[in-house]
Amino acid sequence: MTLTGPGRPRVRQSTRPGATAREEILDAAAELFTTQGYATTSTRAIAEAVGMRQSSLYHHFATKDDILEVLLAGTVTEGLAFARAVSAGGSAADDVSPAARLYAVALFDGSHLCSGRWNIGILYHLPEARDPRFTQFLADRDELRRLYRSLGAAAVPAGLWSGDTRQHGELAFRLVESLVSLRVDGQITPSSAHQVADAALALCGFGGELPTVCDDGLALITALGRVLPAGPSSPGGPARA
Amino acid sequence: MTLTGPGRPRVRQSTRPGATAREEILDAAAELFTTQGYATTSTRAIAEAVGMRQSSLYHHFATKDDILEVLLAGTVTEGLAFARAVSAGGSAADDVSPAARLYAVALFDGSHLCSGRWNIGILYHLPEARDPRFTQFLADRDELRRLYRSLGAAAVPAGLWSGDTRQHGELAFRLVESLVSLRVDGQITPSSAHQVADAALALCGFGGELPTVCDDGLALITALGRVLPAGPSSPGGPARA
DNA sequence: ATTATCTATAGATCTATAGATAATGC
DNA sequence: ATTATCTATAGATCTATAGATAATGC
Repeated sequence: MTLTGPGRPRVRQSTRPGATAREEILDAAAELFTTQGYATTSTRAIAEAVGMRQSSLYHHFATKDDILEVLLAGTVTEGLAFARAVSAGGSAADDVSPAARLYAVALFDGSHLCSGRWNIGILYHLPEARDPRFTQFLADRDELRRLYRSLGAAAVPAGLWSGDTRQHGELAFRLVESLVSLRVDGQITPSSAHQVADAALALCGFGGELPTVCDDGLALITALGRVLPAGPSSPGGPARA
Repeated sequence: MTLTGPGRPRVRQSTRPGATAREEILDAAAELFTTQGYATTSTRAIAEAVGMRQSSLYHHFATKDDILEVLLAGTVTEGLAFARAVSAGGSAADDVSPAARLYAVALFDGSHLCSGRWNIGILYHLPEARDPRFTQFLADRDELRRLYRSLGAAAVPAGLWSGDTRQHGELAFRLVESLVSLRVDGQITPSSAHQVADAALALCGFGGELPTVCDDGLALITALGRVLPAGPSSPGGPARA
């Protein structure tokens, strides 16, 4: 372990990967935040995981929030950069079909969520990540979602089945993100990311006997004595009119 | 507010819905757990939200975990019961196609996730929900996932595109659950559940020019100077060989 | 007697700061 | 002088329990 700067600290032994103490802390925090959650993970637990004392963390990060901020930033940036490159004009992306562009982004993004030492995509789901403090992360993820939407809209063949064409990209975005839940549940296989990318294409192309099937499904719900609940309420607000 | 039992407590005023104090507590906890998270929500905050003192909660629930347990149980049971009914033989479900059965379950389950006063589906994502304490909830959700899988396998037309047919049901399951994230992000619309159910069918039926598109997508990734990361690591374990 | 509330508090945390100490470079 | 660690601790929580009090039914 080599440290930069004029001084060298007291020796500290650690089995964590990472060239610097800062990186070891980030690795330990990634493990603990993804497996135990943010609020449940104490700074003491992080420090113990890298073999230092709780207070020593504060030499590398001013607050616990700062650690989460760095981890959150690390999750979207890579996928976003790729989606931007694919979406920008004048590159190799122009040589392939719109569907191929969507496929590439989904496969790339999904593969990153499946690989990686820890399942950091799960940090999106932590309630703490919605704090306005993490505006940068939230804005990046939102831009990625919008890129999926426009990629999806372009990929849908003209005249195919009903609905807003931008929704196909939205569904692809969420399918890819669902790999995070799959991994949490221990169900990831080597083909999971490919399955999701395939599925993103399937979403854009179904033609057949859809209306009939939908009618039958609605009839079945009724036949089993159920009633669909009323429309959606606001996201977290008081509805159920 | 009417209370059961021989005695009646000191009066307590509350604007929470719920016939009993217990139901008011559950409603307040649902709001706070889904918006702030479990660990971040103190028992004091819950008590204040229903207009009682922190310690009075413990008359209705032995521990904070017990509150979460009840809320978690309430989320899956309804969808699971419907999926079981659809999957059991000898009912009206036999009169419609397998695809219609899948559609019905997805639409029903999804509509429930979109409606409801609070976005309780988000409780699945709380790290605390994975505690072995909540075995019942975890087992129920797993059964629901398996029902989706067999419904999906039956719905796929014979001879359609590659892969394990059980994966189509798995993807449908996750698409439906993705409504939770959509709602967190404030993007739910009245048609969201229908879109997801439509998409579950589209997943099972795409035939066209898929292989070519996949090849083109892979080529694009390379053309843009990216490399797909190696296969998936274990869910949370140390990989990246 | 039973039920639901209250006040008060024990005991265990947890984050962040203050200030000492060791190891290096200049 | 600089850097990275340490010990010690302030101050603020937070969960759960003990025991008093009010309102009812028997």
